Amino acid sequence: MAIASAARAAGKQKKSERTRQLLLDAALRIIGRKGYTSATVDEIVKEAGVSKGVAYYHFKSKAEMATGVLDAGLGNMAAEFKRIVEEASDAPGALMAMLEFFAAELYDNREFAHFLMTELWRDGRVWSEAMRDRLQELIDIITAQIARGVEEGSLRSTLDPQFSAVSVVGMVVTDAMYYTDLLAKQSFIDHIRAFAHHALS
Amino acid sequence: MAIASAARAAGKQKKSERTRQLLLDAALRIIGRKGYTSATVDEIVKEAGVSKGVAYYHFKSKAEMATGVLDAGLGNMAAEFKRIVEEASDAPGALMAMLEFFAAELYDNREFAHFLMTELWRDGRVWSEAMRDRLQELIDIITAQIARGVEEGSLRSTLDPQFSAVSVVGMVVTDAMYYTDLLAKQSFIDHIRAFAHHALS
Amino acid sequence: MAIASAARAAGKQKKSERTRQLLLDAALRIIGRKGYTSATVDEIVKEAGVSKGVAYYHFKSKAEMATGVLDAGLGNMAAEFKRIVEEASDAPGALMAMLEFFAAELYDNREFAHFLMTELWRDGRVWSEAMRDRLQELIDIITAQIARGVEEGSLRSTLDPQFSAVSVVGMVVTDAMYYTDLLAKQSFIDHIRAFAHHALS
Amino acid sequence: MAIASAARAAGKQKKSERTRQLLLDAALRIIGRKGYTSATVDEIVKEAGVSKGVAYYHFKSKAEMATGVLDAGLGNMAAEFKRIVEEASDAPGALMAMLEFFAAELYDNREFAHFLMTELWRDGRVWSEAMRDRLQELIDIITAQIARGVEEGSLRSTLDPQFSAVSVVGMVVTDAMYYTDLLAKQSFIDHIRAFAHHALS
DNA sequence: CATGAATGAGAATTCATTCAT
DNA sequence: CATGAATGAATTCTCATTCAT
Repeated sequence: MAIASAARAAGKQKKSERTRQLLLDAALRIIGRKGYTSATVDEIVKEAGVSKGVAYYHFKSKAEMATGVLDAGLGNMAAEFKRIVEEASDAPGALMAMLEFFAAELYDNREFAHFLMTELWRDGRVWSEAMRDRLQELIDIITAQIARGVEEGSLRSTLDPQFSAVSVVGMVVTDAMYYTDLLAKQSFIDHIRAFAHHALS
Repeated sequence: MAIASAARAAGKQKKSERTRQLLLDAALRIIGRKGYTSATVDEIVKEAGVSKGVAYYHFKSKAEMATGVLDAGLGNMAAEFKRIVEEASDAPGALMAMLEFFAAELYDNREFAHFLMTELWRDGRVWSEAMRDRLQELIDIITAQIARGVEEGSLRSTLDPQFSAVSVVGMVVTDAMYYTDLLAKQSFIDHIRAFAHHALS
Repeated sequence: MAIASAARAAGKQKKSERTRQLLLDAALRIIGRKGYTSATVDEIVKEAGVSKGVAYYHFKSKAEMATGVLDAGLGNMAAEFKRIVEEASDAPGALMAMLEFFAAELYDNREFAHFLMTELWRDGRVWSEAMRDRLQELIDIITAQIARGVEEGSLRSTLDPQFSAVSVVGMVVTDAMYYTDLLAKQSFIDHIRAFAHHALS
Repeated sequence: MAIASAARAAGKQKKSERTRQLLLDAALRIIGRKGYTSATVDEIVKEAGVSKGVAYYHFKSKAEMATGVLDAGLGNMAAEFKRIVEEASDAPGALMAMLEFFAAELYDNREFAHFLMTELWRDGRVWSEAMRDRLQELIDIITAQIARGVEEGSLRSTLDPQFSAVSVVGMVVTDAMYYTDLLAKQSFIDHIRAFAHHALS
């Protein structure tokens, strides 16, 4: 359920899969900390505790490692968003649940927030197209719930659903990077909830 | 002769200063477009139309060029923020004027917004400390106005001034990067105003 | 299989070590010929017949290559000096044997003598501290034998052991650089012996 | 009389000549400290307190500055050596006087000693040929006096005049670099005299 | 004579990727 | 599957020299 969780179950997987996870986790940490271009494959394999040869056995290139990280992270989030939407009784409930989950995830994975912020909007990256689609998927899910809330009358009618969705995402990512060291997790989530509540209702 | 030589000196000064500015402008464009690490000094000097040597005559390193760009940009913004606060009659007026200015600036300088997003929070950069202070200055100014509005009763009392300031900044920067190509400038600003109005009031 | 893989590892080890040695040898020749600063890494790797990349795989920097050269050279000499001292029956015998060895070494490795002369006393070099210690070790060994000779009465009592040691070393290095092309090896050594004999006895 | 003395009389010279001297003095210090290749023209002109333009007005190139320094220094020494030989009554007297002067000069101008040691024997320098001739002149003068002493019977007959001259020069230069910080000037000179006396008599 | 900005060739270093073992 | 040495293109930075003012 969490971004880096797969590795925890690695004991049961074959060694190959485990190595792959070690590399993805290491890539998340290193790239999240230093940015894609500044991160070196040497650092990543050292952090993962494997040789460079295996890294290139599992991934065709450094870019593919990065893609793998974002893909896994955003994929998990999209899945959870969908689950939340299905289970929620109304739009505001779905929105708040998604926000809470999103905020909690980014709080726990500051490096992933970093990664998102610093690399996703960048041109000239092999993965940017595909990854933007991944993020767009998240935004679309949020947008749909806002639109639904507006239609239902549970959210204020003047809201532009997509603009609001992007704004809320930007807000959460920024706050996560700013407040991870300054607020406790629950307090952080409460702040997010309160602010979003007023912005949307 | 004093006058003539002063004029000569001024002319030189101006030419030298102009070169420096050409480099800063070029650095903003290239780094904003590709990120600090991917941008090369070769590209920057080519964009500026000067030789590589002058770049290192005016700036000690590539990092110093980048620092110069962020410093100038954030410095300008802080100055304008202060001017706005002085001239505004009340807190909500100051906030909306600052937001409008901030949104307009980022809309016009998507590259700067990009640069801000991608490089500011990164570890291991020589400038991150100084630049974070610069950004903090902006946030502090906004925070102060929100606090004032809360005290005056013109903004809702449950707002956490600093958290709200950070959220609003994050929202504007993110929206600017997302919507520069999708919305006209005035429409973009209107969206920002509307969203912020509800979030804060 | 353990044996086979150990052999494989040894083979690799040897190949890697051989590359390192090729680089040290090439660095000695090039730096000895042109001086540290004028020598380029390009020249060194070309002389060694390897790529520039490996040079930086084996050595962190050009300075470290140079350190490696001096370290190995002075280390060998110190080892031989110690061996000579152990085997010699008296101080004059030890001194003459060391001198002969030292002269022969420098005669054969004019480039090393050059390197020693031109780089060792220079400020602002990363290695100068460590390398001065290395040279000091040689001087200390010679000093100790002169002191012993003075005590035993086999060398003249007015000698200042350390000053004499430094003088003799300076003399041999200078002569080596001057006479390598002008005198045959044995004749060179004989000259050194004769001069030192009179200076010390 | 001293190597860097010309500048002291600069007040009476025209400004142009004074500037030239400032540059030579600065070049001696900087190159003596860091070596020819590591020393930069920027450092030299900064040390001299003049602009880069004037430096290239007075000297065609960096190499010419260095040549100027060595030329002046060795020229002064050769002149003094000749004066000493003329005034001395016998060979040993001339030799001791020259040695004393040489030792005193190098003690006072450690940077010049450095310069001599690190740059003179180096290949690939524009000035090395001419400068070697300059140094050779000094060695020749010493050699001639040793030869005279051997003929006269005031020095031991087994001495090889030139080899002895080179050895003594190497000894003094090395000792100067080693002992400038460790011995007082007079003590340093006494040690040199004593050692040379025994080596030659 | 003086200044200091500008030039550009070249030097050190990095790093994604390959490949022999 | 695994290792880690090797490659070489790309990148940052330096610096002697020139030249407009």
